[in-house]
Amino acid sequence: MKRPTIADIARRAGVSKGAVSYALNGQPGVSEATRQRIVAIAQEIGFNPNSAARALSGASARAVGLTLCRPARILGIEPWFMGLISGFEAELSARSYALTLQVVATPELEVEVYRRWWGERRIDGVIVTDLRENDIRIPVLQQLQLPAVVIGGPGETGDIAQIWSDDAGAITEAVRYLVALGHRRIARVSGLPGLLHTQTRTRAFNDICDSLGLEAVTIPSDYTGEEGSRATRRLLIDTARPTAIIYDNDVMAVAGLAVAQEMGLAVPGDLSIVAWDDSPLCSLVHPPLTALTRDIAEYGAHAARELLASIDGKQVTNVEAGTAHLTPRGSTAPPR
Amino acid sequence: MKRPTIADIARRAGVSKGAVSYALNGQPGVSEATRQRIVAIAQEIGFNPNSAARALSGASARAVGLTLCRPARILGIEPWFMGLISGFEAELSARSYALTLQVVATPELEVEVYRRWWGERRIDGVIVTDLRENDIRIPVLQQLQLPAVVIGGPGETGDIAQIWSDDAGAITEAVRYLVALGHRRIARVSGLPGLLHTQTRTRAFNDICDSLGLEAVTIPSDYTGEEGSRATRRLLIDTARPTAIIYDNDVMAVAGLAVAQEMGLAVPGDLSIVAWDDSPLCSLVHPPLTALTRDIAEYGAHAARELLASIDGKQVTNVEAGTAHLTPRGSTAPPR
DNA sequence: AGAATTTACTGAACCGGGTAAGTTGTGGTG
DNA sequence: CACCACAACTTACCCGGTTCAGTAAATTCT
Repeated sequence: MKRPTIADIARRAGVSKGAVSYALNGQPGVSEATRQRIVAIAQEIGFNPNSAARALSGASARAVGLTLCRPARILGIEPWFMGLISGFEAELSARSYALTLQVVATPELEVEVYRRWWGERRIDGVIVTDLRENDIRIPVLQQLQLPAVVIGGPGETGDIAQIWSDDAGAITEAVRYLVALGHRRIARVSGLPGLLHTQTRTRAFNDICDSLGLEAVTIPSDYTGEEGSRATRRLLIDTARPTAIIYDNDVMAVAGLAVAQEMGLAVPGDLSIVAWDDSPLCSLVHPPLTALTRDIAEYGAHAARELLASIDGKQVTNVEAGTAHLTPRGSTAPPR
Repeated sequence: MKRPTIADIARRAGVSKGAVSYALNGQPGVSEATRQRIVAIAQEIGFNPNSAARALSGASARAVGLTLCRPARILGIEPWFMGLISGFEAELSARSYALTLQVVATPELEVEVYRRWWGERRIDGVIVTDLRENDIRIPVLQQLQLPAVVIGGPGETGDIAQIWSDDAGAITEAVRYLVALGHRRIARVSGLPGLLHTQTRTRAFNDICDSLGLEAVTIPSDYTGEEGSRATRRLLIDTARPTAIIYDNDVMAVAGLAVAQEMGLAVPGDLSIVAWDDSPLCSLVHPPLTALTRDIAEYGAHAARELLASIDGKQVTNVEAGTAHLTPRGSTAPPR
């Protein structure tokens, strides 16, 4: 089936292509009567402007890109990413921007994808997640002058805007809460050590523990359930085992809960558990997990809004998008 | 920064635009020496063909579309979709096709998005999930002659290929297994009743129960943890409460497990639980859940392959992509 | 009434690739 | 040597919108 073009509309309306273009885009240059006639014809024959032709004439691609550089199997279980994506979608679809997604294996490939997408004019901007120390993507984005927003930070991103939340404040709150309950041996199972926000959290965790005179034990992990289980086992077989563990994501926290129960420890009696980033998963398990809650979808929506503003040429500055707050549930209690 | 075009390459190589186009696309019409010179220049200045211009000249958009018509909050926790998406990506990125994603609220909007994407020549084909009875998307796809592959079925899709797995066989296996363990009162918490595969499963569940002389109780739900909990509670307060429950997804199964434990029932002693679609979630909880396992990512990859074949103009037929098989874990045992 | 301005258009160039058709230059053949 | 075949290009137009310069008619101003 041949897809109709503005030339078809022009022929049927007895006007020129240019007039049709003006009419359909709400530009001045056509009378109201003609505009309505043209719009009616467009409706009738089911016209949709060819985005390729439009993009070719200098207009935008009306799409933003997102690359994810994590093993696919993590994506399947990490509520974080789908939460973010939902948030992006909410904002993007409202302005009929599409989200173009690509899972890649390494940061180098990520850079490749950025270059290609931008060169091909497939996207108008990108959302960058999982900021690393000396992230190789930042200089490339600056060189390409590709509109971008970084989720996470604060870090070195030059003039690229960042959306971040106060991770240091959140973890401090969690530690204070556990200490108030009477815990003295608090451990932490962290996410990928290469990521900047992991480092921020680790630093803040060390700081608060130091200032309270506690020993700060952090076992680095990778957000997977398997690694979360392993780290938990390592912590719990220790003679001086912790009475509370803070996990950097919900998946590891749930895995840790299972390990504790397997080993015959009562949660929260023998071990308290705090998960970073709340998700339905945390309230589904038994006991439900105390978590550091933030509105991930809103976080994503915020990032999308900033990116769209940046694409529109507005100057965008770093924004803090709400601190995570503690949601106490059944997995935390004073130690026995 | 100005992005380079073939005209820039042509100027630097001292040839015409046409020659550059032939050279870069491996077409005959240029000498090997010239071709290499042109390719070298393209490399050097970081040339990427503008996808819009390419698409305008009749080439493909090198992108496929996926719309998801489910509440955003479900996407966040359903491992199924991210598993599928990982599978798509694996196949698509290998052929440098992009995946364009849009979350929509209703099937009507979904149809709108198909029309728009296809009209705008933004995509070359779509992957359709969550097939319904008399699905309104099917006639539209046929009318538009938009290449498509349906995940799920078998159902009425005319000449649009389907990728499906033998749900009836899988649920029969699960029921047989539970009966072999000694269960006589087996209930089921299903997914959205409007979806075709829910109906297939319900029919098969009724059939096998009938043939074994068991009463078939199915409570319809919507894949969310909340509804899963509610359905489980309804089943467990019954005087003739079931000794085993089969859930249509992992999220509801985990929620059900939590409800049982809350009510003081031992799993698997007082209640056995089977989840449909395995995921790391199932092995994370305690006890780990017996599940109907299938390789979701491979399922998605399969669908992507078929769609790409269909875009290439090949005739694609319905394919069965492996039956789910039972993975017994700690949540099933003979009833006490 | 005549000049100046505004309105409502038309026509053509343009975006950046793809490609059919035409133009060279070279070598081989009868 | 004339003729042909073929490689190696160039030229020119296409795709489907956007946009700018131009133009004729209608309206406003003086």
